[in-house]
Amino acid sequence: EVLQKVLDAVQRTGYVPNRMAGGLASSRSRLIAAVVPSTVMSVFMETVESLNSTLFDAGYQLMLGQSAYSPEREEALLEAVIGRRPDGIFLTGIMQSGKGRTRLLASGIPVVESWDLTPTPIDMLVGFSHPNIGREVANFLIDKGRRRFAMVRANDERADRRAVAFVDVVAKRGFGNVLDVNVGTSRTLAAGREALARVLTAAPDVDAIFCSSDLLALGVLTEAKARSISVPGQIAIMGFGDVPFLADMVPALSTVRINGADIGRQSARFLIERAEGRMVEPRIVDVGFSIVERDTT
Amino acid sequence: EVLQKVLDAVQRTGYVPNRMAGGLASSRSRLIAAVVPSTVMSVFMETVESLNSTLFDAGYQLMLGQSAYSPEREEALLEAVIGRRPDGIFLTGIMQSGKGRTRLLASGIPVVESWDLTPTPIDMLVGFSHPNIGREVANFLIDKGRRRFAMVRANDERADRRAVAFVDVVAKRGFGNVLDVNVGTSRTLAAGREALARVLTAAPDVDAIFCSSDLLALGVLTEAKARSISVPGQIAIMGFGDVPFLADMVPALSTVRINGADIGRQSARFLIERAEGRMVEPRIVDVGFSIVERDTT
DNA sequence: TTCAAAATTGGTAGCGCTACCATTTTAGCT
DNA sequence: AGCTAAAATGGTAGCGCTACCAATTTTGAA
Repeated sequence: EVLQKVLDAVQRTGYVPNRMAGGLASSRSRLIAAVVPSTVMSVFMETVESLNSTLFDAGYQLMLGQSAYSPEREEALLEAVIGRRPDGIFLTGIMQSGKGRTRLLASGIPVVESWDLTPTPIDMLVGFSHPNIGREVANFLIDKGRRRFAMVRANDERADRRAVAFVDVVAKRGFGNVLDVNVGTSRTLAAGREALARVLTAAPDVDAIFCSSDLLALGVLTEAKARSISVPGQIAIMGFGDVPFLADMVPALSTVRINGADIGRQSARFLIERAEGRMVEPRIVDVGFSIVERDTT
Repeated sequence: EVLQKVLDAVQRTGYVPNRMAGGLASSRSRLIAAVVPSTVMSVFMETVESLNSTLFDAGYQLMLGQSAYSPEREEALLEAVIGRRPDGIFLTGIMQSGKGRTRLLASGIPVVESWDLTPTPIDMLVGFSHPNIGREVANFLIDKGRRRFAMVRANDERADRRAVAFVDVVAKRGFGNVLDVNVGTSRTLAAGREALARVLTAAPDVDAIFCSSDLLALGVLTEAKARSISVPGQIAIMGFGDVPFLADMVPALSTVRINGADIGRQSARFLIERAEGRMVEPRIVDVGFSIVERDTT
């Protein structure tokens, strides 16, 4: 009766409830913030995509912040994000800065850290072990008969930990030291190409290269092709992340596969549970990883 | 004096102003919504990234919505977005649906449509002409001596318009009809590989392929390599979008370059201007495009 | 039919700010 | 010193909802 009249009026005037006011009144913003270092060609986007769509289906909106691998920017971002009173915060990686941790803790907002593992997360965690990856890749390459190793990596604390574990296994199994090529902050294919040049100059006998990202690995592979170096004949190449189109290239890059979509989905569920007042147990989930052997190893 | 005491208290308690309340009171949310079809390996992310960082520097936060190329989802997204009362909405592409246009218009929220051109945008527009691209690419390939053309494209209204213009020029200049291979909704490298197989089956004499995205083009190129078809000897391949790493591959893909970062920056400026109550004139900006000739044409 | 329990309806405080008005203080001139 | 304009300070309504309480109506079982 009267309901219909109201519905009509809503239709006619195009009324859409103001969720900002609703959020203020109920102290539930139905907003979730996600912080990623970068969005372009980033391995995290699969996670963000599944996070976002799971969240959206449950009536939440995603706020996206880019830290651009800069601590100052991350600090500012955190401040801005907390000011919005989101019902949850999704972080790629673990919050290293003590200040950030304190801030987050003080805010009382549910937090999911991801893409890493620690026994002491701020709150919840969905990730995997980087040292384990370093170890498994080292063992994998050694078992394949490789003897002289190099790492090509960008400035990244997580890549560092993979590297340490990698180096450790190589040393323990008696295959000397590992050539370490740091490309700084440029995570591009071009940087990978240049890196191979540096590897070859420093140690022409290298027969296996573990890269900190698929894009770098693709660069190394490209440069190898340009120099007519046979892959995997002379050099084996291993990437990290398994970006979607890799499997269908020729040659297909061997890599470490992370189920990014799964991380996003599980994180979304965690955040939603907590936003609706339920507890989550266990709060640490290891989604694991897998070594994907294709044509370059 | 007393100011210092307040500042101390703020520091001590970790007080962060509630921008939701602020937004409600001032009816300025300092929130901007962006709608993209997809975030993974998407050509739009460069735009989103520069949009986001320009916005952030001006004190705005970005809300990201994925329409997943689905009209229903886009509808729902629009409703959710308007409910948040953002100070501006950024759309990739032009809002085709009349319902969506009406909604947006009724909401009174500043809107930037992008990545396309129309004389009748909802509000503001930062883009370029797809028909012009189709025409220029056709002329470019014909001038290069190509005679038998194919298009490989995903379901996408904008790609359709590039295609129509492309076909038109080819016909006008007397080089017969253009083979059209539609890969549906799969915008993957694998789809590109399969598409080349279909092209070759339908018309083995094709000597130039214009793809609707770089990833598809990369697939076509990959398949050509796998079949030992010389590129650009036998077939010229042209992509669209110029994703960042293309230039450094071997062979480097020829493509149509869109300055996505520029679109993001300009859109951000438009939105900020309007959010702060100023008018923008002109409201339509054509950022153009450029044909980037590399190794595959 | 009677009554308690459940469901519906009505009405309002208040979420945490900003905008704005009224008042007081200060500064700048003559 | 006297006066005006500018700046600083204080105080409060109200942004558009939700939560919650009180009052009323409906429901279902005895």
